[in-house]
Amino acid sequence: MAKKQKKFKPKARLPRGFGDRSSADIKATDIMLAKIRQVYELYGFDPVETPFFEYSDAMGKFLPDTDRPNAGVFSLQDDDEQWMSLRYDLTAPLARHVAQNINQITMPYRTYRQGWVFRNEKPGPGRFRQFMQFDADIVGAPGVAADAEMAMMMADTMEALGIKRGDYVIRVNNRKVLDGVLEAIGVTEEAQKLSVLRAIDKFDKFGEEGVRLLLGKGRKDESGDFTEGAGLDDRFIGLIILMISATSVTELWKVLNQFTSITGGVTNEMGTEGFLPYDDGLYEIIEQLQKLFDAAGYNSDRIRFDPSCVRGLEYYTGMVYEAELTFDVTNEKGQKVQFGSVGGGGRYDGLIERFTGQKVPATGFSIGVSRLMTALKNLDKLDDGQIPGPVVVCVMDRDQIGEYQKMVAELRDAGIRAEMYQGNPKNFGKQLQYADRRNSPAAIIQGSDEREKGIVQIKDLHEGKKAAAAIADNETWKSERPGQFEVKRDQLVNEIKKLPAVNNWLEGNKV
RNA sequence: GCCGCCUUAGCUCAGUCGGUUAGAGCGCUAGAAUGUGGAUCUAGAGGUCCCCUGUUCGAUUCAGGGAGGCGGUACCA
Repeated sequence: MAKKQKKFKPKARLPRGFGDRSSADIKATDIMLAKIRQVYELYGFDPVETPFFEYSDAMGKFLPDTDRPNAGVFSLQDDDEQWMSLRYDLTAPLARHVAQNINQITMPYRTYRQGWVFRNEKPGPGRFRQFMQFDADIVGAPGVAADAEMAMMMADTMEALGIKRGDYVIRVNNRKVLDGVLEAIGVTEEAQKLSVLRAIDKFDKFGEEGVRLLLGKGRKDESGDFTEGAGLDDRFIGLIILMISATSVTELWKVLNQFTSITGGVTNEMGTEGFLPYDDGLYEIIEQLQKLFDAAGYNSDRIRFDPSCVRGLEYYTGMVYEAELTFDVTNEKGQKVQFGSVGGGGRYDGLIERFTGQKVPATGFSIGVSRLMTALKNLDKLDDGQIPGPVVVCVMDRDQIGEYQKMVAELRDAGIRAEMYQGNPKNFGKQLQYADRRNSPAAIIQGSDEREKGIVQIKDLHEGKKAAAAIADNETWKSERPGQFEVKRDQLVNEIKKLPAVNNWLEGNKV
């Protein structure tokens, strides 16, 4: 211990995929969340909150094994050796919550929640390992009317966030159609079904050729990486391509007829031959969903039927929907970026059944708040809620700080952000510089001259900056004192309230 | 996981065909100007040239390995 040990100095750094949030980020998020919440509330939804951790077995079929306890999720073992995980979405915890409280919950249960979720994966553009989602779900409503509500609410949310009609689109589809088609062509194995889903999901990314390869033998990308295909028959591949290329329900219906003529239908559980497993799904779209959208005035410029919208997840059982931005997103380096969807969801009638054993239908969607924020930020469409800094009361005479603090208290009582300068007051210029850098609307000056006359100087920093734009030399700048005026001491608060920056801010804060 | 590009001051980036004191702009600090924020001028601080190993008399520079960032691709229960 004689010699000084070299002190360990940790490097100031963050784990990959995690980030600090600046005050501008936080304010922007708050504004976004408030707008989303307003839409959800309007639709009759109420909030609920669940914790960050869940037992791992409650979160899906993924169970941490001892070899790879953290693949995809962040997991750890509690002191009783049970595995728990940070939630990777908000749907699985909701299913758990509903199952656990099923007797207390009034169905149909309209619920929303927002919060951080965590994924132990490689981060991508606008993708982090901790990010925020904002979900809404209707539990206990089996009909497509509930799905229609979700799609319409997504559209309204996009517009509430300032994304213009035409700059986004909600794509909807019914998984029953695709599931039926797969059944008809004999794809029953789960793994193969998943490959087909994933292949179709990439239709807008890789186009027809790419999907054709993925449905068949496999696809090699530009980097030489090979993706195993679904191994479908050529004639079925052609039909599936036709199906997902359909731009209207009528077209889809025609393609499905071709399937029927080739396969002749299947035999169902009742033993009926020539059963068409995709008919039910088609009926839901034509006879129910489309009518609801039409009646409510949600045309194809907002909600569009799209057979290539399948979503990669296997737990969806009916309608699926996805919100997509239709403009190009470029990052801060000016590179165009593959942005993908900013939200999506669908009907998951089997998730709660995992816990209860009884069928509980549910439908819901999730908005990727963090992703959406990145997109809006890159577009410069983000309202970062910039508010003026505090009014700074300058310290001219140290023995008067009681009086300065009193001014601060009066301003605060009037609801105006204010503070007395807390740095070294020796250099007066520093105080104004501080106020300027804080984007303060005003500085308040009372030295002995002003005190004797019973006045204070108000320096309107925002207006002063504008007024002085033309002043080039420092002498004039100093003698003209742009934006500065005297008021009676007892008029301080009133006069500050009149400043445009302060007034605007106070108005904006009214509820 | 796989492929490509990148990493030099707080930030954005030059540069060194392998050589002595590694630069610029912006920012920051101080002063010109001790009661006036900006602009201007002057001065100053600030560096493990991402890390490790190797080649070499000598490595920020070359080679191998690693980490981190960005982009693509896969995975996303």
